[in-house]
Amino acid sequence: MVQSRDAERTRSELLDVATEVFSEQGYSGARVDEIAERTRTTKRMIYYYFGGKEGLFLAVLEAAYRRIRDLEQGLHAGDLEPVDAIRRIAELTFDHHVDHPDFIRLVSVENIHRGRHLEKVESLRELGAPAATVLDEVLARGRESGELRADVDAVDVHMMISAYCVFQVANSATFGFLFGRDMLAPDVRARHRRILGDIVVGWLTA
Amino acid sequence: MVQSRDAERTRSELLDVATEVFSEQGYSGARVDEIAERTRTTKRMIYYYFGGKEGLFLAVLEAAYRRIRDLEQGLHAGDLEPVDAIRRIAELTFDHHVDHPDFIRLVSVENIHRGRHLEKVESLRELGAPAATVLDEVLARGRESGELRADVDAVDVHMMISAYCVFQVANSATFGFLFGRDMLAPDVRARHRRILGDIVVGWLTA
DNA sequence: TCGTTAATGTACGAAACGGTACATACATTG
DNA sequence: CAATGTATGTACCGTTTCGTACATTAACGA
Repeated sequence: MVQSRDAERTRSELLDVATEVFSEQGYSGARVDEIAERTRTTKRMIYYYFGGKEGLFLAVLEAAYRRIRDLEQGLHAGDLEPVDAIRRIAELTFDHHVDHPDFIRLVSVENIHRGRHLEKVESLRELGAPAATVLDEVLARGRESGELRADVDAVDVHMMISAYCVFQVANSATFGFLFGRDMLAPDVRARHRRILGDIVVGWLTA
Repeated sequence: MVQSRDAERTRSELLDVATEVFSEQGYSGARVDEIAERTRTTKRMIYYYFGGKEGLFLAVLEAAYRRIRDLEQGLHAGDLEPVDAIRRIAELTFDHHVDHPDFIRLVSVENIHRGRHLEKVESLRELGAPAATVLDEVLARGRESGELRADVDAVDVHMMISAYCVFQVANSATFGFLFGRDMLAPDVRARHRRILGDIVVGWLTA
């Protein structure tokens, strides 16, 4: 082996490749040997750093959620009018989802297993907060000014936006197959992005 | 063995159990031996009737999609005013999804594998049509009367409704975990059902 | 009734797969 | 520079898992 040692690089390379493989093949479908082969290190290191296949998956989940949390926190819409802010949040969320398909697919995998792994990662307990608080503030302003309806809360809105965005990525294969619509095509994406904005604004200003 | 032979019963029992197991464990996670053990027959029969694990999964997919297609066809909203019809369709779709979680989970599994299996089932080529045509008719009527906006098509609307409904089932574990909302609780379900109607109507009448 | 075929059960094999024992090389610190 | 712990590589083991060879039983028509 020519290159020198670098624990951090080994660790993160395993994490990156594992993210790919798990999101492509599911938890059971992913092969420890395949993950190892796709890196510049060996299977031995998976057990050294993560304890085993499940430990690796937990680490992958944690890293992925942490990445999305950081991005959500950078989402500032405080200086926009409520209606514009809502559309902005929806569109940014949309972009974020379609740009990180691996994460979405990973969440799908975890849901198949009914969130069994997620529960084991203590550090992910209150990770939902950021996305909700931003929306909460905008909704409160809109409610006061009378521009936005008052009978929905931040979680309702976030769920609707998430549902639409997640669907784009997570169900593109079957939906595309059944309705002959390629959801990854740029023009289709742009159209869906605009539609999402219309939906959320139309709903909340009704 | 006391009971007499019954090919059809054996076949359909395998199919039912396989539907459960595949939707609970994913394709790779599902064990042929477990599926067999949960039935009154043996593993041998899986190979006799379906050729193998993949053949069984294909049969499960086909049966599940066929079931949903039949239910969609029974969805008649021709005698309602466009706006009411839209809300009706949304609510019925919602009920249908939450009542058939196995199917939704199966679709998730298939999407993880990028629709690789679905493509092999010739008989599922044009299965999307029914859902779209019903919506198409309602949208056309609403467009003429000026009650519904004209810049969206049936697939757009169907996708939005599907996204929201699928999310309820497919992502209840992770979303529930992150936001402490039990999406399976009856009162929450009723609330989300109403919200979906509000969203679609608000959007299309904007 | 008897033979033929569809249906089913049993036992086993081969490969895949997760995991580990053991050896070793690098780096850091005293 | 010695020494000690961190990091890495190789070879292997035990089990699981899909699949199959072979035997057998029920049904049904000639």
